[in-house]
Amino acid sequence: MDTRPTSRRQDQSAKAPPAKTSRAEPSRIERLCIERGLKMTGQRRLIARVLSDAEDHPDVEELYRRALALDNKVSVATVYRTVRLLEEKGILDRRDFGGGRARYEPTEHGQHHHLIDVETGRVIEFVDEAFERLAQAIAARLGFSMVQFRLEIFGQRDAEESNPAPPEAPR
Amino acid sequence: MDTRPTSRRQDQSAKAPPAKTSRAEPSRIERLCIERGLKMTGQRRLIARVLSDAEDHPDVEELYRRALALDNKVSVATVYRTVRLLEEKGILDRRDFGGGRARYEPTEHGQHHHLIDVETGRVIEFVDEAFERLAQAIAARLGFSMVQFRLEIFGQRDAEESNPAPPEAPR
DNA sequence: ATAAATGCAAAATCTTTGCAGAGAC
DNA sequence: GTCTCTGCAAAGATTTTGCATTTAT
Repeated sequence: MDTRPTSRRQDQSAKAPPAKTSRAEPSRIERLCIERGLKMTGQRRLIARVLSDAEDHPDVEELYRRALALDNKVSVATVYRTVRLLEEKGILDRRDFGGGRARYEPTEHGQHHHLIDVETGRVIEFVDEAFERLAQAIAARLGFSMVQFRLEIFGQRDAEESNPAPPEAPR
Repeated sequence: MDTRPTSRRQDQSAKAPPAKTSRAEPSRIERLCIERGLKMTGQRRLIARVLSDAEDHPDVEELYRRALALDNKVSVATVYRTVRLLEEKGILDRRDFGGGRARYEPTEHGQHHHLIDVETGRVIEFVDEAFERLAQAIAARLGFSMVQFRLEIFGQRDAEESNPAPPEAPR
């Protein structure tokens, strides 16, 4: 019989960036929401703050956990509904790094891509302009205009290194 | 309220390549299984044939449907177990093109990538050596050895075109 | 003969949704 | 005041699994 780990649940204990509890001014994401005319409820403001503060690629459950930690007034269903809404509005990007759960990050950040450490699951972002040009050229060659592209490199940390940064989401 | 399509089920009516019903010789995938010492049951042989014949990126349910069409002796659970096994053995690659279901294709084919038509969901494969070199260089720069990488370009068909190829899996 | 594979149905996960009450504008 | 949002629990969708039985080697 198969011998994979039984549960798809993963250790999500990792870094939840220190909550900037400056409740006063609107978070960056909140401003974007307002720009697009979204009705700003307490829950949306809360989720917007969590997203604005996040420097990683949290999944819905992790967002929910962080939101609860800030202010215990939100349900998972609302988190799901909100990330979907924000994705539709172009404020969030949904990612799939192979863990079975969708993970989110604010749009923009410029075009960047991901290197996933196959051992720890940690995700490193990087930028490379050459890729974008190349991708655009290929799309054109095939008769398409590039709308978006994603590049994910799965790699193994080189031996000599000594940079035990904590994993973002171990597989 | 949200206005997304209710069901995640998708039209999967598209091309099921003409079944090479030459039951005699083992399919290509079956040979690979044997090479790796897998026990060859009727079901595995069947699934191996479906995979060998496939020229697209079917999901489990589609594989199941095609398998049933050839020979009505397999269950979905076995298809799931088999694709997982073959993925672990490096015979299949699992893909995610954003439809919520994993899709599979035989490994090898050489390093190739995908351009997804955002309107129809059709997937076009392409190769480009420059990408591989670039990806390798980037991994090295970050202190990693590249194990694998995936590149997906989402594009919109240019207007002037007139190539109404049928979608592989419309979103 | 033995260890592994299958089928079935139940369970696990992740995500969406219907509905009644609460809240933003 | 109206129209949207939220919470809850239930339903959906996809994938995994326990167990008794069958099967490949």
